[in-house]
Amino acid sequence: MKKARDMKSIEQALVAFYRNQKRMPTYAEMMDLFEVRSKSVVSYWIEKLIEKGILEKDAQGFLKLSGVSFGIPLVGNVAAGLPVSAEENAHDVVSMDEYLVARPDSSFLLRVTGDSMIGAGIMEGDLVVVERDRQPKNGDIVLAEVDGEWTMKYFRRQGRGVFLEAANPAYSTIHPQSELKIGGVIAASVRKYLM
Amino acid sequence: MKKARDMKSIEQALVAFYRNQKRMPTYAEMMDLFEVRSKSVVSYWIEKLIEKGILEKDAQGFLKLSGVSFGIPLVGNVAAGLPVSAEENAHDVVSMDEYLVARPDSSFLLRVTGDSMIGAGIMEGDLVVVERDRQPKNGDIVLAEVDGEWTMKYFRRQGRGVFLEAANPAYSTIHPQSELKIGGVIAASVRKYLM
DNA sequence: TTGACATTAGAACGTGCGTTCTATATAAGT
DNA sequence: ACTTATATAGAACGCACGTTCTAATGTCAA
Repeated sequence: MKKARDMKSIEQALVAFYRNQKRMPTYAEMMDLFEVRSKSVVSYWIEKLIEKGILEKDAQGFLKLSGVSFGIPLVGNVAAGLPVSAEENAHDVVSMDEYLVARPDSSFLLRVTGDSMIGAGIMEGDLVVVERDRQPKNGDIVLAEVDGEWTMKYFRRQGRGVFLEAANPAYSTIHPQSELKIGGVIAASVRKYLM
Repeated sequence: MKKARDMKSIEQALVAFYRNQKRMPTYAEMMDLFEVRSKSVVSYWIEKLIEKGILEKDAQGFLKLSGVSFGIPLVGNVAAGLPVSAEENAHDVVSMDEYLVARPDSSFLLRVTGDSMIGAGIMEGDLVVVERDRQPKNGDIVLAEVDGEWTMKYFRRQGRGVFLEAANPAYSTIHPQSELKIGGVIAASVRKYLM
C-alpha cells in the first residue's frame, strides 16, 4: 500500500481543517491529519510546504495558509466551461468575503424587496452589500430615502444637480426638492439559487 | 480620562485582529490590543466574553469567535433602510463564504460571458458559483455543453425528457439529441459594482 | 549489491502559552 | 463612612507547544 502522503493531500487536509475549525491545527493534531506518528514528520512536511510557498509563518511564528487559499477556485469563464481536472488551471482562488466586502467595518447587508432595480439585474430576495460613509459617483446605485421610504436607485449627476432614477420604467425619476438622504452605495449584489 | 474598555470595544478589537491575521491573538498580544498591562486582565475579559457567548473555546481550549461574527451584519431589507445606530438591530451576521458556498470542496467559480441568462438577472461579468457532482432539478440553472460550447441554461424536465432553455428570447430552446453534458448546477451569482 | 536520498519514528528539550494566585485601585450602594 | 462589586497589575506555575536531535526504514539508480 502506498501512502497517499504528498504535498497536495496535506495541503487539502490543512485547508479542510481550517475551514472547519477556523484555525490552524497544532502539530499534534496534524499527526492525525497526515496519518503520521511523529511530530518531526509533521515538521518535515510543514517545512516543505513553506518552501513551496503554500504555508507561511507570521512574525510570531504561527502558521498561516498563504494568499487566500481558503476560498474556492476561479477557473475561467462560462464559455470555457468546467475545469478538466479541477487541478491545474485553478488560475486564482478567491474568498467571497474578501472579493465582495472591501470595507467590512463600514458595510452591511440588506435584503432586496420590490422590483425597482430589476433592470440592473437586482431582483427581489437578493442581498446587497451596502457601503456607508462613501459619496456616490454618477451612475452608482445608492440606497436613498424617498418619501419616507428607503429604496435603491441610480444616482445621476447632471450639471450641478442630482436626481434618482429607477432601473424600471414603471417607476418615475425623482428630482429631490430639498436635501437628499443617502444611506450608502451598493457595492455588490448576491443571489442564492440552491438551498 | 475614562478607559473605553468595554465588551464592545474588546470584541471589535478581536474581530479586527482576526480579519487581519486570520487567527486569534495570544494573551500577550491581547494585552496590547486591549491596552492593559497584565495577562490576568485579558483572562478576566475573555471570561466575560465567553459568558456572554461572544467567544468560545473549542475542545482543545483554543479561542474562537462564536457564530459567524467575522461576517458583516444583515440588518433587514431595503424598505427598512439603513440601520439607525449600526448596533442593536444587527439581527444576524453572515459570512459571504458560508452563505454562498455550501460545498466548498465541490464548487468553483466562473465568470459569465454572453447574455443568455439576462432574463434571470445574470449578466455578463458576474461570477457564478457552480456545484459539480449534483444532479439538476427542474428549473435549476445548469452549466451545460451545447454544440461544443459551455453555456448556462435553465434545466427543464418534461415527462421523461429534458431540454435546455435560455433566459433570453434571442436564444432558442435546445432539445439534446443524444447525451446531455452537465458541468454543474449554479448555486449562486454575485456581482460587484464598486472597485 | 551498493550507495544516495527521501521519508518516517521516537524521544528529549526549552520556551511561551494560558491559568491562577494575591494585592491594589476605582466606582457604586446603603 | 463602610461595604460590596468591579477593574487592574504583577508574579508564579505547569504544561503543551514547536523544535531538534538520532536512528531506522523505504525507494530508486547505477
